[in-house]
Amino acid sequence: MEDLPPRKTLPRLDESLLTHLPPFSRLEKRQIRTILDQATSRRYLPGVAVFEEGHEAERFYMLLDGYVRVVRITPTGEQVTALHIPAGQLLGIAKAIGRDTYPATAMTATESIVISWPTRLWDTFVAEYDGFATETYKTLGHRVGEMNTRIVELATQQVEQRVANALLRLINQTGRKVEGGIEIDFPITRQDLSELTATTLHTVSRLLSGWEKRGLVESKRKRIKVCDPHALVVLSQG
Amino acid sequence: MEDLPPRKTLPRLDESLLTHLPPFSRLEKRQIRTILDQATSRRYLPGVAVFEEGHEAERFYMLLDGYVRVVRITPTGEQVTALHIPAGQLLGIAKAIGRDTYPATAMTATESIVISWPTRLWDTFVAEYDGFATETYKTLGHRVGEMNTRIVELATQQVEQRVANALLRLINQTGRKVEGGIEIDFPITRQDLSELTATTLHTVSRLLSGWEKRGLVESKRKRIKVCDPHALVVLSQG
DNA sequence: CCGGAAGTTTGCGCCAGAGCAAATTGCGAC
DNA sequence: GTCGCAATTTGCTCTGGCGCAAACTTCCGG
Repeated sequence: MEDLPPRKTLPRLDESLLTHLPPFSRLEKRQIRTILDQATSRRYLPGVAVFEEGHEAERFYMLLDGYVRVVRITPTGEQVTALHIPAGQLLGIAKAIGRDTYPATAMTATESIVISWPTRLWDTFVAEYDGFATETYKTLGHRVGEMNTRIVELATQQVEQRVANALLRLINQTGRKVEGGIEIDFPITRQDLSELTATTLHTVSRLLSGWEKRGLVESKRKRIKVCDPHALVVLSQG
Repeated sequence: MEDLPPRKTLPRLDESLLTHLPPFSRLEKRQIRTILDQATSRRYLPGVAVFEEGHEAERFYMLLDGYVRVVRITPTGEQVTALHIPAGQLLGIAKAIGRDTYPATAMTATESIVISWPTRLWDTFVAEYDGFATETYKTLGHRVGEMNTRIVELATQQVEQRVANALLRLINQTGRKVEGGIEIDFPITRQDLSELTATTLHTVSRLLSGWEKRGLVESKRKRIKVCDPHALVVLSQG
């Protein structure tokens, strides 16, 4: 059998893709056209690295569709997910923070569509497009806030609370209403969830089983549906 | 008895204070003079909040001397130290990342000298002083890196490794050579160290006792001297 | 339809480290 | 000095959750 066609097809690079996204929202059609003309567009399968920790930051990216997680790999080979990035955000903006290598690895969590520009254009964008820098730094600020939260969570919460929190965040960001609850609309393994919450896949599995018995969630292989978000909120508070 | 005079006196606001600091290093004397004329200078005792999480970000700050930790307080009242800031860095730069409240509390760890400006001057600085923004964002980038590291540490390391790491970082940043080792040159309690490493003061105390028996450190009340940094490095790796 | 791989569940033992409690030490105030 | 508080030490208990191992399930390719 020949290769399945990708479910997501590369969109024609159209101004409307960017006009509603923060970094470009203040720009005129013509300016956006120029920006797009300089971009490269690419589709990634899930679980693929867009760029890797330590590599030369040659390009910066914008996630048009899909979901990316920012991971770090420890000396002993464990992966830790530091951050999740939803569609519509810039990533790999090492240049914006004065670095010339990427500080972490960006890995697609779903099939994703990403456009990118060579790093040398960064300064051009900042100089020529009013509001570009400001908006970018807002995103950055948001991420700093998230990282702060994550530190506090890791430092003070129990595993059960962290996993509940992670699930809640996931359904907020990528939840899709289905009958009987909200489902995370991309495949996610117990392993993934354990890397998000700094625990083991065994513990995650046990927790989910327990919750399933209580009717809070339903899960199949790589699929999780939250039936009772409110109960999870309670759990997440301890 | 009358109050002891502060050990640190407020310096006359002098151009030389700023010329070597990154955000201002590219500026001319005259420009720095203007910047200083608009600043307010203040001395803080240890353990005092410079600004607090959630408050309106009315001012932004630069730490001229001393040491500040950025803490978050959980709903249950525990403190978690997210970051340490050494002298010479900007802090409270909520405005730079598009926020109008401070995302965390800044608490002096030592007696400190801080100058500050009203937030409305931020845009002026960025617009008028070339390199100011760039340099600021480098600092920010550095902090993001640190936070990343902290997340990974919390997620993967054991308490002993984390405490060893924290000590090493402290002596790197604020260590003072004394005979027989390097001493952290400000008072630090077991409690402080436990908030830095997300553990309890009891565990920190036990660890330090153990290390002291092995000759790696010496400690008195609120004082810690590291005698064998290399051994700590080994411990910190697991 | 079958075989293997990937993902998941579950049982069991163990231990790092938290929680609690009490004793001890050092320091500052008067 | 000596009183009192803050910081530290130390013992004991208890448990969350990790490590290991084995069985089971679902999916996919051929």
